[in-house]
Amino acid sequence: MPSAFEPRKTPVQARAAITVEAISEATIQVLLSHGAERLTTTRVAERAGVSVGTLYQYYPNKQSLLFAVLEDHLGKVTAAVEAACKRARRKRLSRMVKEVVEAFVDAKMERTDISIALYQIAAEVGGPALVKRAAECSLKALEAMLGTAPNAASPPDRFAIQMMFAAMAGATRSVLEAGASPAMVRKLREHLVLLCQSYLAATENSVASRSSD
Amino acid sequence: MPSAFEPRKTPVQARAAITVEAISEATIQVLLSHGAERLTTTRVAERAGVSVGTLYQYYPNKQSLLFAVLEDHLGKVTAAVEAACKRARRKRLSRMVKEVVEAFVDAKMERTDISIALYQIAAEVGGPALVKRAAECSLKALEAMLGTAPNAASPPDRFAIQMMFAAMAGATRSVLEAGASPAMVRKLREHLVLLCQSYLAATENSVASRSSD
Amino acid sequence: MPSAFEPRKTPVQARAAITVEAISEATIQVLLSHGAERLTTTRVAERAGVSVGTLYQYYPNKQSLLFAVLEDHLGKVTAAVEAACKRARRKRLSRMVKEVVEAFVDAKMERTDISIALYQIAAEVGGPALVKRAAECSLKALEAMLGTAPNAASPPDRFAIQMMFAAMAGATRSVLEAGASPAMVRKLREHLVLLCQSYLAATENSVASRSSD
Amino acid sequence: MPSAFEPRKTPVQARAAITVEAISEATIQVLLSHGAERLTTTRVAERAGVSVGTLYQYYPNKQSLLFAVLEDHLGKVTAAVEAACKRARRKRLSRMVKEVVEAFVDAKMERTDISIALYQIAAEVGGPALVKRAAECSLKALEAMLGTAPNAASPPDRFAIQMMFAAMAGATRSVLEAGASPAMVRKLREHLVLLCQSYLAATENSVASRSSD
DNA sequence: CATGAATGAGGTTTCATTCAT
DNA sequence: TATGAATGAAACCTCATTCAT
Repeated sequence: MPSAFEPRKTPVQARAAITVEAISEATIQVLLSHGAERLTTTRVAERAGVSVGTLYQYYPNKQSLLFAVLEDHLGKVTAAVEAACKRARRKRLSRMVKEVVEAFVDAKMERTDISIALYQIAAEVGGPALVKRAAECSLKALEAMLGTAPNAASPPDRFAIQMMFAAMAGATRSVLEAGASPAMVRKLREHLVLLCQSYLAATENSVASRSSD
Repeated sequence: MPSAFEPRKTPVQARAAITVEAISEATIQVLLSHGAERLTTTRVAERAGVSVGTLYQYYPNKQSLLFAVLEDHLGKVTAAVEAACKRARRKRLSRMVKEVVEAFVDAKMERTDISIALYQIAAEVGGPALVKRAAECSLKALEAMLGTAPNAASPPDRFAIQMMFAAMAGATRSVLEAGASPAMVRKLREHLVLLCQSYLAATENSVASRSSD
Repeated sequence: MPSAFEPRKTPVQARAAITVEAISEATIQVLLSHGAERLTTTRVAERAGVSVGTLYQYYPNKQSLLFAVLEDHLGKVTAAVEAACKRARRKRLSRMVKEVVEAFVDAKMERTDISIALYQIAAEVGGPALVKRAAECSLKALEAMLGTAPNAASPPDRFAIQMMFAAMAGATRSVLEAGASPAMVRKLREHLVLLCQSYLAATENSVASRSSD
Repeated sequence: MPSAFEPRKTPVQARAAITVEAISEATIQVLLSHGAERLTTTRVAERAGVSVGTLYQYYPNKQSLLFAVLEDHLGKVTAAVEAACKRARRKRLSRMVKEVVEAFVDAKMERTDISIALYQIAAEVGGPALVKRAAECSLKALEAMLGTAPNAASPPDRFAIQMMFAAMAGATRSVLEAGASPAMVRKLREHLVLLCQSYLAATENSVASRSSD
């Protein structure tokens, strides 16, 4: 089922792959330098060193271009989380959390420019849906992993995992938008691990509904 | 200091005030029904029941309209947090956190439609800067409050507070974008309190840099 | 016969006269500071210290305002020329020319800002017609005066007078647009007298159609 | 030096050149039929038989279009004057004047419609500056030429040349705006030659500051 | 009478997309 | 297949003019 938002042709030739990559990269650059509002297909093509016509050979319309870039990034981050989840199965809870959090942060920080640029697309129409779908995958992987924790009285419930993931995303975004200096990224990794660990531990002990005070 | 993004005239007459309010409200509605990409000044004016010209009597351009709405919302949330911080001074740490978190969530949930609509604006050019400025205020209030905690060995450092606030924002956003049913909002309040409490407690005990495992 | 371009009400009261004067003056100022393209009735009213509504009490539309200002200026210059022509009747030709030219230059230079500002209006639709009508009057006065010259073999023909007047206007404009410093104005007066005198003398001797070379 | 008012792209293909020419010509036509006030880019494009978008591919904005047309015309006239000045070097003064004046008038009259249309643009903001720059060139050429006159006691000073040129422009304009019938143009050529010749002769003899009477 | 908020037609400019070369 | 000129709908914004207060 060919959707209106999927790339038009799978680049079988090497040259095509290079072109697509250039366009993709150019999209990020234009997003950063001009903002989503002023991103135009012509500008992207120009920056990529190709003509608009060529751009339209690979993407049927502007939306598909934006979504492709966003999906690519989300896919990479999700894959990193899933891989970490797989690797960390059956380890101790705190270890699990540490490895996944670090995998997430590292994936996000590998190309800070991309991460920052895409916040703009993520907020546009259709963006939240894509993000949600990606999050769903990470969530599923997290849930599966946490179910294998040996020392857990009972695995954290779905809502707690969502909370944790949202906190991870929120904290990472905050650091990203503040500039993401190496020092801050280091602190983020450490603090985020701590935050998630302590939160999961807390939800285990207390049924959250009995929040004293 | 009259900037290019500030409202053009302060409505002195009663009718004008109504008009401005209608435009502001219409902006939210259009944002929700059409998305930021397809929000046009004409559409906003139409929805508000006035002519475009009238809109431009109060806002010098589209950006200023969007920013005004965003700033209004951020201002309200910030004010709620600041008030809660003031009220909770000298209470126990866990109590402080609970009150502030609940104030934040309540402020965000008072008009879920506005909160959701504005995520789109917050991501556009200039939006992050506005959000950052508002966050700075909340952060300062939080810091001041936490410094008055009686049973704290030492108040949490700035970075930890930033982490906590970012987690609050991220978790709230996640729930908002998932629909924000009353049940979910209730769980959010409880879990977020727990998350923040446990995190702050954890940072107090362990110097984060010594995260074992 | 009330035309669409004439002032709406003759200011009988003193206050009204002041208002009209203020609007008239403001028009010049806006013309100079913003240009004809960006002259708006609101801006003129603002500058004049009255409301747009008031402006429309005295002028039925923007055109009438512009034309009134232009006509006022043209009228003054024309009157100055006519008066000079009357005064110089029966004097020697060179004397006639000198007095008229100086009267013209002086009238134009009395308010250089007005003269400069109005070149913009004079070029707009309808402007040339007004200018032409005013020129016609000056031309008639010049012709009448020159007919009384005692020592002239035969009075200069109509075309020569037109040429002379056009040269006067052109030279004056050139100096005006170059800044019209007092020194330049002085030189203009002298040279323009010379130019007109020598031209008329030349047309008298040679029938222009026999221009040798 | 790429300014905001320079053409966007130089047409390399033959068709593009035709398009640019059509737009340029349409500008004149609209200027004549509607006036500068009511000249709109849409109307120009329509008249040129292209879409607005095409117009904006060659001119970044309305001003640049207007200025381009004006500069083109001024350039042609200036070139004609400069060429005449070069040709007339070392001839007798009266001959010089005759040739230059006729070259100027002929250049202006080659396309009377263009000359008339552009008076409107010349008066707008920025127009006078363009005109002045062009005049400067003609003036320089005139000065250089007059310096080579064999029979001149001393070459006319700069101000006199300015006066003469301004008179030429003024007289020509006057005829142009009066309809510029062939008969009138013929008379203009003859009278203007006479006027300039007699003026220059007069400045040579009398130091203007001693204008008796 | 004076005011100035409201109007909305219309102007300028952009930009996604197509298609002849 | 790649190009980039052309398109024209649609966005933003202005401003002459009116009219309720």
